[in-house]
Amino acid sequence: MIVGVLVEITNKSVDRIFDYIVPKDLEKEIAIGKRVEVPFGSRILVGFILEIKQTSDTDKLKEIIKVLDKEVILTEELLNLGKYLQKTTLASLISCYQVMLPKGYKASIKNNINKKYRKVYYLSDLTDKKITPRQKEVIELFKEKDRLSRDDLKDISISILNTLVKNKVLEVKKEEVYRLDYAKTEKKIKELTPLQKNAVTNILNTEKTVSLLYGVTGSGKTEVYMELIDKYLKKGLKSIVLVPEISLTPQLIKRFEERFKDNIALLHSALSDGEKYDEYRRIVKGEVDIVIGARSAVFAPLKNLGLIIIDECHSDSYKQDNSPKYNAKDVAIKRASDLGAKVVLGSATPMLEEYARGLKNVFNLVTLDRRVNGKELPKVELIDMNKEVGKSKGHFSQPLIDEINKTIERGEQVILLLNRRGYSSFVTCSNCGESVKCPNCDITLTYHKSSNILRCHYCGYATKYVVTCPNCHKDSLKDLGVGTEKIEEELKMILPKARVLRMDIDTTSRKGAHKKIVDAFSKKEADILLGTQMVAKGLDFPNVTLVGVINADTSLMLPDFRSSEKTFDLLNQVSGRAGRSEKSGKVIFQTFNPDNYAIKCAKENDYKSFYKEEMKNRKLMKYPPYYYLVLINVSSKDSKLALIESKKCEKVCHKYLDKTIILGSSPATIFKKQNIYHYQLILKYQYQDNIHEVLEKLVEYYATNNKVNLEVDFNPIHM
DNA sequence: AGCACGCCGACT
DNA sequence: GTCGGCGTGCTC
Repeated sequence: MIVGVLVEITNKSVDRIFDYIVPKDLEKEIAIGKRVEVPFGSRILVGFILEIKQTSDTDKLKEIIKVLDKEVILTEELLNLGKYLQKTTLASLISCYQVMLPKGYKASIKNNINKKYRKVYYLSDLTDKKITPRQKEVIELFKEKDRLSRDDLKDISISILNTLVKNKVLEVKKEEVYRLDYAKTEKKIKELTPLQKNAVTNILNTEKTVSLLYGVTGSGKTEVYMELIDKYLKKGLKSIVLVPEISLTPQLIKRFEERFKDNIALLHSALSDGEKYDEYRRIVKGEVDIVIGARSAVFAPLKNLGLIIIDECHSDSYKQDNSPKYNAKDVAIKRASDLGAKVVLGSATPMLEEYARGLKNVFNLVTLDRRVNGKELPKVELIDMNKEVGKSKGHFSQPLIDEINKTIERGEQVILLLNRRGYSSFVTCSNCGESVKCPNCDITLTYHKSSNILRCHYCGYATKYVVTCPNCHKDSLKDLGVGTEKIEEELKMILPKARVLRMDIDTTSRKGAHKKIVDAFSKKEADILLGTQMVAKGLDFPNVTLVGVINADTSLMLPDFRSSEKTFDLLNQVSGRAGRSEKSGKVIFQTFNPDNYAIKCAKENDYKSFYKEEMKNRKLMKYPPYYYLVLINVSSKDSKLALIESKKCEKVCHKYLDKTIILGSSPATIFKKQNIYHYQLILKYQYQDNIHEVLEKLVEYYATNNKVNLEVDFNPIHM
């Protein structure tokens, strides 16, 4: 007996089947989809059995060492989904299988099942050691940070690191992970409104695979989801609920647990590998009927899957931004149509692509246009900041300050949003106009006041903040951009008595910190919750009656064709945080662009007008949903080589893709990232049947090139 | 990916 | 001459 094995190594050059002989005594354990340990070169690896056969084209076969699993890991459905992923993303097949599984189930030789390890390098001993220039480069990196993971050092050859470890200049340690558990609560079922009941019936009765549940904020989509899940449960069918990572809050989980108790498996990043492994085991064993999780939960191997719900379906978190660059929505639709199951996409601000399909009747469009509590959506007031120049205190206009004061006096609470997507706090020279950039990534460094350092948000590079400009050498570097810390400081000056909680990456990075802040604010331990994007989503505080947006328009400035959509979504989402209970809410947007349609439509809560206006632009500019996009990224340590190869790809595309618009070659948005130069091509097309074929050839061509890397991203979300 | 092999510059 | 760094090719 011979088995075809796909080994754990994520590298295009070995991403194919290797044949092995099965020793007689192991034959009865063999099954497709199980993991085996095999000799590979001079190493021992784990791989998946993908084929069982009697003959092989290769003559010098080695034997498998052992079969690792009692049960099949990759079920037939997952095997097929993996192939689908490979075909649609052009990623390596092994990465497509690995991405579907929790760590404990992945093919990996160092799988201690419930323990996660990663290599971290520490600088150990430099005394009387000979150091080569290459090694010096590595040691330099330890000046800013005393611990660096293999990931931080991924452009350093492993040979150099191994030598340094061997010579005891560096020390390697394995890093551990944490654990977490969650509470069980009482069963609660809310009565649905007629509108919600209608939506449920409509979705249950549709012939279409996909329903788009377009429901304004506060319209009670979650109740609709739960009712649908219940209805499917009664038919003996199981459900997956996908939620953006950011809104997998204790609040949401609690609501599901109140209704379905422990019939739920949770899969999200806050769980330790051990816990994820345990949750996954419960799914595999058929102990739960419902899975709630982020993107990768779409692969949960539930038997009798009947329903996949994708909440906040406009969220870009459903797209994975490293290989395989898949979108969980596509996977959900693929899985559902293979199984005859249903998909529900829910959002108050669907992506244009989604709503357009709803209108064209490709999706079953279901609308919830009223809030459950019958209240009108909160009134939004625009403050034209151009007119406030000289009158405002810091970043706060007088009307906003007054409104905050009134709200706090009534004993109610305020959410303040600092819109800083891409515009983090940065430092600019008032003399030459240059800002301080990362030497590796060519992006602006972010200023962290508490530690007085400048940090690169891509690679982690950090440097002390000094007033001398590295460009013109004048002492004119000033802190210009706005960060939450700065706003918090201003708030303390303007409203010294207000109790402020700050929620951003800095204050929520520690485990449980996010929950702590949410709980404290729920218990009214603060008057104001100040934060970035993360205060806009999924939170439900009945006592919040005022939402203020400090700078509504910053996200409009992003170099992204979706910046208007992103801005509209954000403003709409954050408005929905106000007046969620009996008390009515008020919303204030401060803006320098009061006439911009994204901001105007957000003020009026008018998704449909925004949709119409934005669709005109998309049509004019040949963007989705009128055109499909593909982003091709060509990168190399050698910038000239990257350009040459990018030009080559451009030629190939021009030659074979006759109905496609080709933009570039141009430097990527971030040209230099971790010392690697990136060029990009953007393809726009409506009908181009051979595009996968042609791009697959390109990917294959570069698979063995270790100087140049080529990546293809279908339907990219960031460009 | 990461190991073995082998080329070539640095140093006793 | 020898040692060791680092580029190259191969893995059933």
